Amino acid sequence: MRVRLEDVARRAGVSPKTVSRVLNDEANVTDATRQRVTAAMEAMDYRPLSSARSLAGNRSFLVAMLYDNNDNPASTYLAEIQDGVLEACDTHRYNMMVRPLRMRGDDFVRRLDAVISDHHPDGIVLTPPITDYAPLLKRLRERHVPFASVSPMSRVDNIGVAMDEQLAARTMVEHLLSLGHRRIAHVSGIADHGASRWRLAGYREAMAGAGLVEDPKLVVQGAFTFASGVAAARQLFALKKRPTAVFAANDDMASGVMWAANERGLKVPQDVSVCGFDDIPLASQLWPALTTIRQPSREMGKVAALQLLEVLRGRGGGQLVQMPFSLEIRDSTARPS
Amino acid sequence: MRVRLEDVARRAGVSPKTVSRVLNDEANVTDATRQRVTAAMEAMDYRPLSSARSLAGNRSFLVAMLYDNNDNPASTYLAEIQDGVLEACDTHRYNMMVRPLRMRGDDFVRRLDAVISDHHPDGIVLTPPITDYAPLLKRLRERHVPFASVSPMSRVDNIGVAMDEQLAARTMVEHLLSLGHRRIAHVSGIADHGASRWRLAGYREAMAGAGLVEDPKLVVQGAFTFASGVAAARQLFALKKRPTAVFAANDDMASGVMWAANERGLKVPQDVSVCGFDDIPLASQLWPALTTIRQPSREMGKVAALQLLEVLRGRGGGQLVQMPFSLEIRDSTARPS
DNA sequence: GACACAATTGACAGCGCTGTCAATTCGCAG
DNA sequence: CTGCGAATTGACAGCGCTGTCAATTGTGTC
Repeated sequence: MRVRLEDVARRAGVSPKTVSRVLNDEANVTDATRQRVTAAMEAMDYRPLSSARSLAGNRSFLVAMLYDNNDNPASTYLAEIQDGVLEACDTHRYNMMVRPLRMRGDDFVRRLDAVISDHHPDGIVLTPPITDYAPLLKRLRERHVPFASVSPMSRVDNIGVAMDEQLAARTMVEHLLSLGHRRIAHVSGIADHGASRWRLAGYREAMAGAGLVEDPKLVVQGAFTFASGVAAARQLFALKKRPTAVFAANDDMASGVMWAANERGLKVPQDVSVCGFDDIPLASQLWPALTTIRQPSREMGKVAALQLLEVLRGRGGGQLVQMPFSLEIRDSTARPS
Repeated sequence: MRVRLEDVARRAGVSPKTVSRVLNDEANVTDATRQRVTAAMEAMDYRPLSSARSLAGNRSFLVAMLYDNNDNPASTYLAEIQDGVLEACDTHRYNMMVRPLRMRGDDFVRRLDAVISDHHPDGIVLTPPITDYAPLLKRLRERHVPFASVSPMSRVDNIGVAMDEQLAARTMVEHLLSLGHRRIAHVSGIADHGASRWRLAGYREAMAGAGLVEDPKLVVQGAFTFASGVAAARQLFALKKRPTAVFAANDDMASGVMWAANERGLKVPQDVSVCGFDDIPLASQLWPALTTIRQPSREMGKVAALQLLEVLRGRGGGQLVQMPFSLEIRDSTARPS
């Protein structure tokens, strides 16, 4: 009926244990044997039964991707990361599961425990903002569950993938400066998210670099949502000295800013330039198309997962890989008039 | 170390097999025994090891959600369905895996086979448009893998969830008619998708109902993407007798239509009304906010998965559940001027 | 060519659970 | 109170694989 490891062994003329070694890519098998076994596996279309492997070997071949569905419900950003993680897991024949983990409430560590106890993932991929919850990271380390992060705030003791968001934000603001803008506002994200901090820092760095003194009125707190972008922009546009450009910490808020501009009868980019961060699909579909920073989310998910898999497969420690970004200049930014 | 079924049995004073029966909710256990066992499980925080259960019981407790990442890359629609499926699986302690399955090429049946052989899902949730590939459904039936569909084209021999999309489309067009529109255009989706057919049929039904003869020029083929919406709208707006309203078969295309209107200097809704279908998050964020049909995607994913789980848990056949829709009238539709 | 040592291979038990089927207990008619 | 069928419970093997450790084969040295 089903082809078992034993059947492959018989065909290859070796013991089951040797087939197991080949299957798991272990050392101490001669090339000749390895090839014979591999050939037998292929000829018989052998598919190892993962439940048996898990039971006997005490590992699950499972990678869990954790995300916070509290702050970002069903975003394309996460969908893209998931896609990348899945691809990486596939290439190494690992399974992937996705787990929402609400960070609200103080029982998230308990819920993390439940996920680990119920599913026994061999490793975990963390996505923002749960890359930075100290109690959660602590628990993962206590339980010896390897993990990799996408865009973690801390660069030490972390493997996964990161992007120089501060430099990217600075580049964006320098683009505005080079167009001639001086009154540049910033709509920041949720305060304790790494993304917010870096993007704000990049904004400040660029402004300071141009010799401009920060006007506190021009930095408004948002929450990464469209609605918060609208609210922030209303506040900015009501100022006596209106900004000529607004840099929002993500594209959702930038669309909100554009919406508010429309509402107030301000033309983008003639009356006010607007730019964002992330390059979500919507960005290029807005009217006018949004100038933003392109972040290769899918690739980042893949790279983070690959670093985790390095560790799981005992190939070493894994790195925190730096990803490149690019400035996508579109139609929402122009010289001030 | 780890609490095993045997440990629970000892504590409850029964045999392991009896604990197993309770765990699997089997018949022929007295209430007294069942309660004693349940209490022991809780007291010991017993977590059954799914790999052992799978190996011994020859089932995986795994539900695979298949999607076609060819036609819809990383859409929020799928993310929402996934969320619902996950929730349903969680409540019955099933695992969920997501699998992209490109429908391009003719080897997708082979790739389906690989998924089944490699992961042994107990059941499968199908999402549009792969709810309707006959060879795929045939293979699933041959291999006796139960499946449930989200919005399948055929209502016979299918369990899962559906919505009366034709009625919804008709309702949308009737809304336009009631505003006084007569030259109403339709941008349809990919021809062989059920969604396209129903929405087009609903459009026709409403138009015929109003005694209008269809003008073939007013029905343009799109492909569910923003870009295809733009292209279709350019064609429509170039007509000598421009439509006063455009009903796009989904929101992505509707945004494209709005974009093209902008491009041509047409004001929405003053010069042309635009409406879509799906109510993606973007819809309410557009300027003006898009009139559309709200489809409860998350809930639909959940319901489809629950129907599948009914079958998997031997509770009966499962239904094809009808979901309600709602017409969301926003700012992109108005009386023709 | 013999020896020590390393590399390769295999025998066997057992991972934690469930299927099968036999043993026991229960409920009830007579 | 006995006997009989049905309901409940348990004994035991085994699912397909890997860990442990012993047996075997190969390699280099003097």
